[in-house]
Amino acid sequence: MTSTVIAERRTSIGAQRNPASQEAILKAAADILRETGLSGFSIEAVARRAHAGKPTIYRWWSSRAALLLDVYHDQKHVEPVPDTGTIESDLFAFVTALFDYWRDSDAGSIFRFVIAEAQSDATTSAALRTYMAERIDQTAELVRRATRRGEISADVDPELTIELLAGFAWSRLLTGRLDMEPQRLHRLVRQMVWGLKSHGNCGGDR
Amino acid sequence: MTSTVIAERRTSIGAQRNPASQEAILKAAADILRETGLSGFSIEAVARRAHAGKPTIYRWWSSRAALLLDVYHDQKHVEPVPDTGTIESDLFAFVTALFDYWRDSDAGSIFRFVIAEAQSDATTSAALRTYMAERIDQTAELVRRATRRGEISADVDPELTIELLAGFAWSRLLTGRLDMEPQRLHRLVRQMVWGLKSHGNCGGDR
DNA sequence: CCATAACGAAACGATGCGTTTCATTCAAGC
DNA sequence: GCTTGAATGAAACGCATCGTTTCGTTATGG
Repeated sequence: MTSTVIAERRTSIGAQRNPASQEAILKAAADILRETGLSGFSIEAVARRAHAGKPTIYRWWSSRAALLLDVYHDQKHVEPVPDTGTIESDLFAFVTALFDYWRDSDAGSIFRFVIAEAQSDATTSAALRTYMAERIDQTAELVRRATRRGEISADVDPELTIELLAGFAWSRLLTGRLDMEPQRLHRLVRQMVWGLKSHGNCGGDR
Repeated sequence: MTSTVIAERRTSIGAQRNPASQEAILKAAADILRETGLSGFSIEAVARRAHAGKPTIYRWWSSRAALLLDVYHDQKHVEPVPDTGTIESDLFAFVTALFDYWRDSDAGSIFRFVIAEAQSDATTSAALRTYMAERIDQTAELVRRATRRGEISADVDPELTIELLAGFAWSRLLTGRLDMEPQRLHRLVRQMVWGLKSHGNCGGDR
């Protein structure tokens, strides 16, 4: 990844968007985010690194936030909603995959920056809300399946249940504490499923 | 709030810090945060509004983040940990007070900015982690009491339980969705206490 | 009484902002 | 096949804020 071939000057390919430029800009933006964080992420810096003109960037992205969101969408992969047969292991698989994904790729830090940017920029805020609502709705299917199986109480709120676990993951991401032992995470999930109460002889086989 | 008396020029009171300047700077900073948000919060803007010199600000605060943290600590009040007798209503009181406090004062938006700033600034990040750990430890007392009462299972993790609920509150704060109906919040808490499972004849009187 | 330090104001060079100008390259349309 | 027009990278613009330095003023503490 020494990028020996970035020095050559790109040019117009006619009256249409140059995909090579778009690609180079997104790549440069992602690299800068990874290497210097949000504070080094300026249009000027991206243009320099991508060997692109600033007007080219401003022509295709309306703001720094718009570019940031594009980088984020590029990074993001949609992990399938787990379906293991029990809600307990589904929830555990979900939150474990989330932690691993954020920790082992650049997606985690980029997502942090999107959340941070959303606190100042209305466009980013709206995009984040929409994205979050979608993801929660998708993942809540896991809870709905359990309800249909009769595994859990019928009055459980699927979205809120996912939001509870996802919010916990957010706070861990935002405070740089993604390094949790799996069994501690598992205990937390089991607690969510079974409740805080002592269970005596009732219910499951724990 | 026409602020008719801010125009007079302060001056040195000798070889010591001028409390009037400190006060004016913190006040101006809080006002700017409330009125224009984090994006308008620059040292330059604070100095202008406080009729203070920039060197005066830099002498007492090392960075924008340090000033932000001071404003935050000024705003913050310590709400007592609820003690109603049952963990269910304790948790509900805790999360309701948190939502109300964030929504009805400036503390919520200031806290958002601290979290955002912590994603770029190491000092803010460390301060946020320390603060969060303290608050969680304090509030976890609520869970420990329930354990001592024998109300809940002995292997419940007190800190993690609070963190779960607090993380949910964070995500709501950061996405501007603090407007929850109390009964929905209450159902969530009840679900945490009793678990997602159907309960049949076992356990409490719900 | 005098050294010392904090104060507000003003200006510094550096940097990024968003925009404009320019010559160049090529696809689309007549 | 030639012209029109849009996209490209580079360079420069005026403007704003950055963090720092310089300056004259003020008044405490030794």
